[in-house]
Order: sequence, then structure tokens, then C-alpha cells
Amino acid sequence: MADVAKVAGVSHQTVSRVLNEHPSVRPETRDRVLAAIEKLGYRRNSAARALVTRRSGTIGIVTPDSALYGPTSTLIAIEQASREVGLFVSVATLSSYDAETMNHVLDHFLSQGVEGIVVIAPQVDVAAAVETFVSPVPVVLVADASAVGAGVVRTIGVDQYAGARLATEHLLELGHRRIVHVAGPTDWFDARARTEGWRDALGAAGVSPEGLLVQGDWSSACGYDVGRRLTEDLAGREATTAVFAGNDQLALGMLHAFWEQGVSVPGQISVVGFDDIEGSRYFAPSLTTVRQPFATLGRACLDLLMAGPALAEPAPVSVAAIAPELVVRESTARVG
Amino acid sequence: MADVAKVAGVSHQTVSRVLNEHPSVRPETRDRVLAAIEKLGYRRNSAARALVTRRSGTIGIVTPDSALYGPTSTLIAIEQASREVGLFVSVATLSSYDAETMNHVLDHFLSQGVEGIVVIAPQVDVAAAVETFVSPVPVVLVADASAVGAGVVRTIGVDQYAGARLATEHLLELGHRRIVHVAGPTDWFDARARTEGWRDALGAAGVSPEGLLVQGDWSSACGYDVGRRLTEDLAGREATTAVFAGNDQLALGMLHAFWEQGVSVPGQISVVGFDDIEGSRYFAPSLTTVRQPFATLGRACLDLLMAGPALAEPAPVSVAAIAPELVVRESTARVG
DNA sequence: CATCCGATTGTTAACGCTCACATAATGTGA
DNA sequence: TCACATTATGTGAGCGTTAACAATCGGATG
Repeated sequence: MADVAKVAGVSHQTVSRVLNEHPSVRPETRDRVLAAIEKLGYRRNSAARALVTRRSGTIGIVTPDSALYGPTSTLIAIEQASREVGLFVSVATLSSYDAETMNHVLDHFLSQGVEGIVVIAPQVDVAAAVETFVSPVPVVLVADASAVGAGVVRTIGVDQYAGARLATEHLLELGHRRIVHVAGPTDWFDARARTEGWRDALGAAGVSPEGLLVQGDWSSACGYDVGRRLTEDLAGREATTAVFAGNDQLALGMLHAFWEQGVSVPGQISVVGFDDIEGSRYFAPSLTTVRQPFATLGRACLDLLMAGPALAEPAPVSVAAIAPELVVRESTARVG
Repeated sequence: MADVAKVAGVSHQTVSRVLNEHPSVRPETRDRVLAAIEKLGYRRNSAARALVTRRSGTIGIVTPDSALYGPTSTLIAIEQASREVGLFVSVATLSSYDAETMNHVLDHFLSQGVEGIVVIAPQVDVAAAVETFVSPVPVVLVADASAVGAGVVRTIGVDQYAGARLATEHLLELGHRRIVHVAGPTDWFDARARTEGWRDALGAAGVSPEGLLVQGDWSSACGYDVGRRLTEDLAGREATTAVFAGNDQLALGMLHAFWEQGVSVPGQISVVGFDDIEGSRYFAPSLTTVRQPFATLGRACLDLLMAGPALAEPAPVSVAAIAPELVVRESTARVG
């Protein structure tokens, strides 16, 4: 910077002013400085800048290391939203969710001078680990509303409960009553909320969920197994006529099982998924599912992060939920 | 740091020594400093550290903003490999690949003091933009070997060509001759290499690729369209008996089209994909495909990045290719 | 004509850390 | 006992930037 100043015949501070687009710099001077910068191929050192301003133009994102659709999509969405507002992101993935590891990661971010931290916390223990941390910069938790505990952090997420109700009510409207739900792992907020939504929708329609809940994980393999088992009691009087899968992968596995067994979907059984993953439109048959608006989530997440002064007192507790959308395709049909 | 020094009754330099695990600090002193750090909740400011050392324990990853399987998986893999060696990552996604944008991003990384940069460059223009950049830290290009140009960067990638040969030879061995290839966008290295592999495998078997190449993109929608068209000429004398899809999404779309039209896979036509995406095992039928070893890629990428002194002269040009693996499932069968 | 104002530019002092070197403390062998 | 390593610690400078304040200049004002 000193070199630039010398070439342009000004002080280093004037160079700094030009760089920061300070208003009171004569256009002529500015041009001279710009020319010098260009000539010397000068680049401002952002470490030095961060040192003095205490800002870095960077936010930190913490995410579990799973490669599952939800967390991954969320990560990408936040990354993109950040780029739109000119922020860079630093990413840390967590394989264990104890408070110590979490603190270590948040420490790193903090000492890097991040201006905010987003924690993608699909699982209960991740959220719990965050609660123990007091941060000088805003922290946003991407999780279900039910994750809010001590509440020093702002929370946002897609309304999984509403999505599940949407899905279940869709099946109910088609006349289904025996609607099995294959749930994801119980330590996932999403799984819990979806199960709740399904249960409540059933309850509202006067249907008992008794015996209709199947505990699973998020995998297609699991969906396949459940599909096989379901096929067996398809003959019975009290046959299942519809399934609400915890996610599209589960649905895919089930579809595969049904296809293999010659069970017609939606002829004999209707299937609804959750996520609208890339390709679910082309399953056999194309899958009715619940689409999560990740782009919206990403932007909302950043809005929340940037709301209020960066170094404010503990942020106001706020919880926001984004409405998902039902995408009706060919895997669901009127019962009978 | 001055505060810590005061509490511990030492100089700031000694604190610095403790933090950097310098050998010549008396254990007793070290403990005292550590206690003071703990007590004060002190965190080292890495901006200041980066300012003077010009290192940050962070690497930068540049990736196109597409949410496609390849780039995304690569990103995750590198992130995980980085974590394993204790490096943090900063991510920048690019939506345009001109040299200016690329330079801006690399600038940011550099001024942040990254110790290395990984550029995920699935497309030709991304790689080209990198070539113009001279970096004081090592740069690794994740791309096909054919991306190597001016060659100031090290290149690594999965051997798409070999994968395509594997896939095509598998079909050839099953007796197929009319093997259509649905290729990805021509500005993608992967698409080009896969097409080449297919063409060469055909050539080696004495089969002309004439009229068998279909230009597509990576989408299921495109696969579906091609599938529909293929169905029409399935009646003819010179019928296509197998398809090598550029990726699994394309394959999924085709499978959907065939399923819809009542075309039996692999009875009437065999299908091979590429990627082995989550779920391809549960397509209808389960998909024969080529698996890319992303975890290996991530680790290799980091090895390459960390090989040699961080601030060395232009790194030796090196190109490494990782062998993919054919996963045979039910979408392929002997012809006839 | 002296004074004050705003626009522009320069000067100096941090920011928090590590590096190079100086100094003090301890041990070692002749 | 003394010179001489060796180990442990302290001192001062400087990394490249911005913030705060000072200084200069050309009017406009009274």
C-alpha cells in the first residue's frame, strides 16, 4: 500500500480511502491511485484489514458430516445466499457433537473473525451442543423450532411438521385411512416433526395411528425392507393402502420393493415422500412428495444472521419456520 | 495476549511460545500460562497471526455453484479430507468463470492467508480461468487430465475415460453392439472423457459409433426425452440394445421412459449409468453404473496440495487419475 | 480583510501477533 | 573457579491496514 501511495504521489491513507470508497477523495486523485494500483498489481491484505476492523466478510457454517440431502442442500443454499450478499463462508463439518468439539470449531471461527455463525443442526445433540456456547457474534441455528432450548440463538428451519401434515392430509383426502409412516432416526428433528405432523393429521381425521408407525433410518435400503414387509400383508382385510415415507430415499426403496413384487403404485398402494430430491420426478412411478424450499431457507438464514448489530447483546430469541410445498405426482391416487 | 501474560506473570512472547508449542518453555511456566488462558477465556486472534505468519491453517476451495452430484461430492470429500488433517476450509462458489471473477476469489483466499487452493473445475472454462493465475501457494485443479494446459497447477481427478471404457466394455462383453451413448454437456471434462472412453471401447471392438451418440445434458428430463425417442425405433431391425448414459440422472430418466412405455430393462434394452448416486441401487431395475471413489479423490487431492513446501516455486506439473469401479446390477443383461 | 467552513489530504497510533535478537539463568567441563 | 554452552525468558520492531485527529487549501461570510 505504501508503494501504491508513492507511485500515486499520495499518502497511504488516501489509498485506503480510495479502496474503501470514502466520499471525500477528489476524482482526479482517485484515478491516480487506481492507476497506481493497477500498475503495481496491488491487492489489499485482508488479514491486516480484519485485524483492525474486526470484520472479515466471512461467516462460518457448522454442519454434520453426513452427506444426506437435507444438510447438504441447506449448506449449499446458505453458501449461495452468502455469496449473493458478498460474504464468504468458512465451513466446518462435525463428526461428533459433544460440546468440546463444538467449542473448538466455534473458537476457530471466532478467532478467524467471522461475522456470524450458522449451525446446521438436524440432530438433537448438535443443537444441544450449541446451546452451551456464548458467542460474541450472532449465531443462527438451522433446526426445527422444537430445538429451541436455552435460547441464546436464533432458530430457523423448514416447517417439517406442516410438510408432514400436507402429505398426510393429501392421502386422507384421497380416501386413505391406513396410512403407514416410515420415520427417520428419532434423534433427528426432522424425523420427529414429520412423525408428529403425520400423527396429528391422522388424529384430526379421527384415524388412530396405532400400529402404523415404522421406525427406520433415512436409507433406501431400509425403505426396501419395509416395502417387502408391507407387501406381505397387502392381502389382508385391513390392508395398508398408503405410505408416507420419511424421505424420498425411503420412498425410493419402497417403490423398488413394490415394483419387484409386482405391487402396483398407486393402484394398490399410494406412496408419498419428503424432500423432492433430484430425480424423484422420474421414479417409477414419479413420486408425490414434499418440496423443501432450500433457497428460501438460505436467504432467510442470512437475513436472520445479519439482522441487528453484529456485536449485539444476546440476540433476541426468534424462531422462524418456512412453509414447504406438496408436489403431487403419480405415486398417489384415490383409494380402492 | 498481554492480559494473559500479565496474569501468568510472563511476557507476551512466552504466551506466544506456549500457544505455538515451542519446545523451550519450562513445563511449570507453560502450566501457568495455560491456566491464565483458561481463566481469561483467551482466544488467539488468527487475523493478527495470519498477518505476520502469512499462514492460516485454512485452505480455499473454489467450486462452480451447480448442485450436481459430481462437484458436490467432490467438495464434501475434500472438506472431509481436510478435516482429517486438521485443516479448515473456506469455500467460494463461482457462477461465472471469467478470469476476473476467478482472480477476485483467489485474491480473497490469498489475502486470507490460505495455505493452498483447490479448484474444482468440471468445466473447460473454469480450468482455463485458473491457468491465468499465478499463486504463491499451491493450487490443485480437480479436473480431467486433459485439462492440463499451461500447467502451473497440479491436476487430479477420477479417470472418467477409464470408467467409460469399463461401462462400455461391460456391455460389449454382454454381446451388445448398438450401444447408444447419451453424453453430458460438451463443455464438461467428464462428459468429453466419458464419450471418448465409450468411443474407444467401441472402436476396439470394431464397432462404429456412427449415429450412436446423443448430445444431452446431465438431467433426468433429458434422459427421459431420449428414452422416449429410443423406444420408437426399438421395433426396427437395427435396434439399439444398450445405452450408456452419461450419468445416473440421465439413466434414471431413461429408465422412467422405458418403464412408462412398457419396455423391459434389461430384457429389451440394457442401461448403464455413471456416478452410482445414492439410490441408484433402488432404481427400477437397480442400475449398473460406474462408482466414483470420491473419498479417495479427496484425500489424494489434499496429499497433492500438501506435497512439497507451501511457498515453493511453481509446483511441478503432475497429473493423477483415480480409477473408478464398475458396479454391475440388474439393468444390464446379455443381449437377445 | 479576518474568520470560519467544508472538502481534501496527511500524520500518528493502534490492532494482536510472531520474528530476531538481547538478556538472564542454569549447567558443564577443564 | 571461570569461560562457555544451553535453556528459558524478555524486548523491540514490524506485518498492512484503518481510525482519529491534525493540517492545508480555497472560497464564502460577515
